[in-house]
Order: sequence, then structure tokens, then C-alpha cells
Amino acid sequence: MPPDTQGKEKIGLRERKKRKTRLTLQQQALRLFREQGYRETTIEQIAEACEISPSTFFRYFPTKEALVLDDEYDPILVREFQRQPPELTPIQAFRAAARAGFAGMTLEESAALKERIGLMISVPELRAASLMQMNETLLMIAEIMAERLGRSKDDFQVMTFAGSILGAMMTVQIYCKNHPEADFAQTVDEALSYLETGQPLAGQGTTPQK
Amino acid sequence: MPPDTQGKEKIGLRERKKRKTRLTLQQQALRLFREQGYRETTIEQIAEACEISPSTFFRYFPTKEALVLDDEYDPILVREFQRQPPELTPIQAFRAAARAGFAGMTLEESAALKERIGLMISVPELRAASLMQMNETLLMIAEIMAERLGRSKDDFQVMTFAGSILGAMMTVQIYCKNHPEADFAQTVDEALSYLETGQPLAGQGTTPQK
DNA sequence: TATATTTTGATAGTAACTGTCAATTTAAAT
DNA sequence: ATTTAAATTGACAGTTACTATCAAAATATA
Repeated sequence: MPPDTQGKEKIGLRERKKRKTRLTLQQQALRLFREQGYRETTIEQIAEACEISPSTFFRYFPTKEALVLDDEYDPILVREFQRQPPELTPIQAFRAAARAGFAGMTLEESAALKERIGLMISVPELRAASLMQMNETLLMIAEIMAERLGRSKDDFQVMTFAGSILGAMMTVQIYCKNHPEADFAQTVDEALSYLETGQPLAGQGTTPQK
Repeated sequence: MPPDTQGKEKIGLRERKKRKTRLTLQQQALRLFREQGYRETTIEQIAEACEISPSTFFRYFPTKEALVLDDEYDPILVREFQRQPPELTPIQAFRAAARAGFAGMTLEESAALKERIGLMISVPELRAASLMQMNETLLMIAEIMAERLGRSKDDFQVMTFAGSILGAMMTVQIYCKNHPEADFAQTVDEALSYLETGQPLAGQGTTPQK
């Protein structure tokens, strides 16, 4: 693995403590959610488990949902996408970026992600919030894609395209909810490969499409 | 217009009053939202404007969002979808259903819808809630579609199809937010027509796709 | 060590809900 | 018309996520 070229932002005690608190907060929250459910767990309990005051909680996370939703994967995805060679079609590039993103994860990370996704899918308010987050991701993706294609980021087709990718991602969430044995990364890849074909959704011998 | 074949459910004073209260609630709420904003309007104010108690409010609407989101259009969309001839591809059928739904509206209805959509787009919590609603509608549609195609409602491709429509609808929301002059119905239609083509997203002479 | 800057916790408040229960209103039965 | 049953309502008392404020404590800087 190449050394971090970004280099040495010296991190003081303050910053270190903050990161630690943040991490602990998420971990304890996840544990409590697992043990007693999302709704049943109050922010007060989470704060107590982390030995901070409830008011401090909101200095780390703006909402209860953010505890589950916040991660670094969105920027990673964007970076990987930008890194793809321009010969690839937009979907191919996105698919490759998704693959690269998953490939870069450790086992623990992907296990943690899986649990969080499980929550997002099953708790309505989390699903709503994650839809909103996807909405923003969509805008980013559309922007990059527009850039790549030499189109305006306001281009309606570019946006619709980005939207269909997101829709596919949502589908993956639902599918994985119903099939807990399914591998998330692989399901994402399948969905994208399906999008790549232009979605020829034919019946079972009822209505041949070609 | 053919007479209502559903016939005569005799509607007593009780039922009549309830409908009236419900309608007034929505109308007054919309007015207040228009005048002072969604967030700035409390349920207490809405209740007062309708001369009911705040506790009664929640017997009519489960949430504040429902005041804006609740309408009859979802079932209409589903019904129209079921009515489409089986020769159409799924997307064609959905598009036709959406068109039929919009076409069946009076001018007042579509004006009212427009205002509500404006709210949904600009108020984050309403947007989140409307995405959730859309999501459920699409699950229903996916189910119908699976039936129609002789596939399982769990079929991954059917789900991906539904997801891509949802993504497209998200895009429409965003687009209409940025282009207030755009006609919602028409934008929906355009997005669907684009989906219909299989989304050939080519660059500007940079990367020919075919 | 002294001083400036962040971070924190305590406190008080708001608003969207939830639950309960008695009072009122409507419907149905006599 | 009167009684009885059932549905609807309002008052009240929570709970919880979240906001705002301010002084105390912790950390960085000189």
C-alpha cells in the first residue's frame, strides 16, 4: 500500500479526543440499537453509555439518524469514479468504482456496513433519511458524470441517468433485506450490470421484447 | 360520465362531518403554510384555525406531513397501471398510467397539486416523506408488474425496474425544484420517455457510445 | 505560567407526537 | 320521543428529539 501522500496533518489531543468520542458514540449506539431497537433507544441512553452529556451529543451528530448514516463511503465512491478511464461508459465506470470501493474494505468494515444497512432498511425513519442522503449523492454523481461527458450538470438526461442508478441502489437495499444471505457488494454489481443492459424487462414467454 | 356503479353507500351525518373536518384541515394547513411557512406553522395553530383541539388533529392525520402528502393519486396511478394493455413494456405502461392520471385531473386539482408538490420539493421533511410514499407505491407496482409478466414479485430485475423509476422520480423532483417554470406532469413524462429508450447516455463527441 | 480558544455540561424551552379518560355527540333501538 | 349503545371529542399529562444560552472546564498558544 502506498504511503499517504496527503501527508502529515498534525493531530493534537483535541482532535484525537473528538474522533474517539465520535467513534465511541457510533459504536455504543449501534450496540444499543442491536440490543433494544432503534426507537427504543434514547439519545440520553447513548450519551450516558459514552459518558458525555446529552447536549454534547448534538455537537457530534445533528440527528439520531446520522449515527447510522454517517460514513466515509460517499466520498470514496466519488473518488473512485473520477479515477475510472474515460473509455468506459458511465455505468461501466460507476460499476467499476463501486467494485473498487468495496474491494478496499476490510472484513470488519464490510460487516459493520452490513449491519448499518440492515438498520437503514428496517427502520422507516432511517430509510427516509438514507433516501435523502442518496438524493445528495445523486447530485454529486450527476455532476461528475456531466463533467466527464462534457455536458451541463443540469442536463436532464444526465440527472435521470444518475437517478436510475440510485433507484437501483435502493432496490439493492430492499432485495438484501428480503435475502439476508445475499452479498451486498455482489448484489450491487448485479443491479448495475442489469442497468448496463438497458433493462430489457421481458415476460416469461408472454411478451418477447426484441 | 358514467354513473357511479359502486352505488349508494348511505353517508350519515357522522361521516359527512368527518370528511368536512378533514378537508378543512388540509385547506387551512395549506393556507398557513403558504402564509408563514411549513416549519413555522404549528399543529396547534392549524387545529385552532379549524376550531378543533390539537388532540383531535391526530385522529385525522397521523403526522404533520400527511397534511400535504395525503391524496387519492396513488391508488389512481395503480389502477391506471393495471388498466394498460399487456403489449406495452413495463415502462410504457407506467408512463401511460402517469399520463392518464394527470389527464384525469381538473384545472383546480392540478393547481392544488402543483402547490403541494412545490412544498414537497422545498421542505426537506416533506421530500423525505414523499420519497417513502413513492417507494411504497412502486413496491405495489412492482408486484402488479411481476404478476403481469408471470414473474415472482421478488424477481430482482422487476425490482430494479421499479427502483429505476423511483430514481427517475427523484430526479424529476430535483429538476422541478431548480426549474420552477417546468411543468411537473411533462417533466415526469420526459423522464419516463428517457428511461424507455434504455438511457443511451453519450458524451458530446467525446466518447461515442454505439 | 498566563492567556486565548474550544469544548463541554447544565438548564430551560419548543413542538411533534402518544396515551388515557371522562364528557359530548351521533346513531340505533324501543 | 326516550333510552341505550357507540363513536367522537377535548383536556390533560407524558415522552423524546432537538435548539439556544451561558458559565465552567479543558486544551492550545505565547
